Amino acid sequence: MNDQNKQYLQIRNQLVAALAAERFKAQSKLPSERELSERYGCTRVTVREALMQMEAEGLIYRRNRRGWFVTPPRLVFSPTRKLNFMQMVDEQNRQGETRVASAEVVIGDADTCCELMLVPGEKIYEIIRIRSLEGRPVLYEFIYLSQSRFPDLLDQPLAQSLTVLLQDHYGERIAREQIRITSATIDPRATEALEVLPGRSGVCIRRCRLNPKGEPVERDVEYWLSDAIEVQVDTH
Amino acid sequence: MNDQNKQYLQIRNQLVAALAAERFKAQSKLPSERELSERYGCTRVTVREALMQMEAEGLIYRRNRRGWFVTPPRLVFSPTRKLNFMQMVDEQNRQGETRVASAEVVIGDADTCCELMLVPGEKIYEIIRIRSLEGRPVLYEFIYLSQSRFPDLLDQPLAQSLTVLLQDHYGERIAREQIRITSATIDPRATEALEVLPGRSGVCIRRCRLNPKGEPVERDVEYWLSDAIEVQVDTH
DNA sequence: TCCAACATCTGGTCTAGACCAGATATGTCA
DNA sequence: TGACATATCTGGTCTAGACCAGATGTTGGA
Repeated sequence: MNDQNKQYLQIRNQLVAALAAERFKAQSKLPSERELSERYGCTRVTVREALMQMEAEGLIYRRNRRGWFVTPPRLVFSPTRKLNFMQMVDEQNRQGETRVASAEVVIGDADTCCELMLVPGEKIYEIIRIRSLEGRPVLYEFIYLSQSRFPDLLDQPLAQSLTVLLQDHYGERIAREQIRITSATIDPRATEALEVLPGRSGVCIRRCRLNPKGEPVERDVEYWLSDAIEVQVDTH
Repeated sequence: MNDQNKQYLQIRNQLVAALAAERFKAQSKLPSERELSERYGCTRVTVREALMQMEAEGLIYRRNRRGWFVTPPRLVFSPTRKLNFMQMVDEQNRQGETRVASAEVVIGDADTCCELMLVPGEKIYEIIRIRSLEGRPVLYEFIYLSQSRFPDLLDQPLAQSLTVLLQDHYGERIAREQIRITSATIDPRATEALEVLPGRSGVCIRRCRLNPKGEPVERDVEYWLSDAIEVQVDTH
């Protein structure tokens, strides 16, 4: 079967053409699946194939039970540059927003304590933040720090740059990071805030941030919508 | 609807349990969709939902029209370390293989010439390699280099490390790299070799490799199966 | 033994419906 | 005006089939 004989690819092509013709703008809503299936004279199954194809291409995204929307440009995320989220966002002329979903003291799990070189079961901060671009939530991050090392951290303004806070308030500087990037399913705790169904895949970035002495200071586990980000790294 | 009431998640859970019970090993084939639908008393559509869920989790993968298979562990890929592919593979006790799919002189496209700082339309080498782990093709890479800078390159052994070749034969050393990582659909030229359907998403890594003077030497565009790789970067 | 023809098995695509649950808009009443 | 109940709209899940095309295995014949 020639690619061009696949109905869902024909529908995809027509929708792409419509998008290119700027009849739709970033974040605008596509017609409903039922409406598209009528328009193209096929079943919803086939329309959904076309939409999921475009989703895989990063052209559109879905908000759970709300509809399909046009994907905005990716944010270029450069962990090697000493820029915080808001600086990156500004530099790329985007509108960013950070919301602290929760901030509390928890018992560290084995992984986190190991990464932070703490004794298993030690108390640590867990800060959960949600970051949005032009109103679209794109990042759900878990931040872990030692409680004893950073007393009263939860009284600080946590929606701002943690790097700056650690430096200015605690005199702790981040010198380098170990970063691991994988494609993975989005953490179940993050799906609702990111408006995706449980089980959908995204980009997982785990960071262990070290001070100049090489001691681990902070552990980050970030779940990004996969169409929202391009990671850029300069090595030397 | 509670998650546990979703039939496809129940099927997923049973299959995961079966995998965990080691009734299946890495790269082994799952029963066919029709057989599973009989076993679980549902339609193929529902079985496919369960399988696609597990695919998103990186537990299984499909080979186009051949069936579903258990995913082997990810390869940890560390672009910052000065290790070539085979060294990484050995270090992780994997069996790697490199095949040169094509190597020829082409007219450089705008992007590539720009990245390599060549005049648009200049002749460049395009080397296409396929890399496999335990027989499973996981990486399709396009390599671009200036023809004039590296005469007779195509007469060299191209399945081996290019870094070593450039250094030993041409005295050109790679000092640093600019790396961009995104989730993207796999290039149509790569889908057949990677045994995936056109339009499926994977991990795209684009690298621009520079010599100590900061001059671009080599451009890589790599398409990885998304379940096959974890990128690890150390910054300072 | 080797290769070509053929049959079978696989996932890929598609129809034509149905019902569900969450999101949203609407309308009513205090 | 503001809060709440309700109707409607959305995508999410599922049935019960069908046919297609590529991958693979089998079978004969040279």
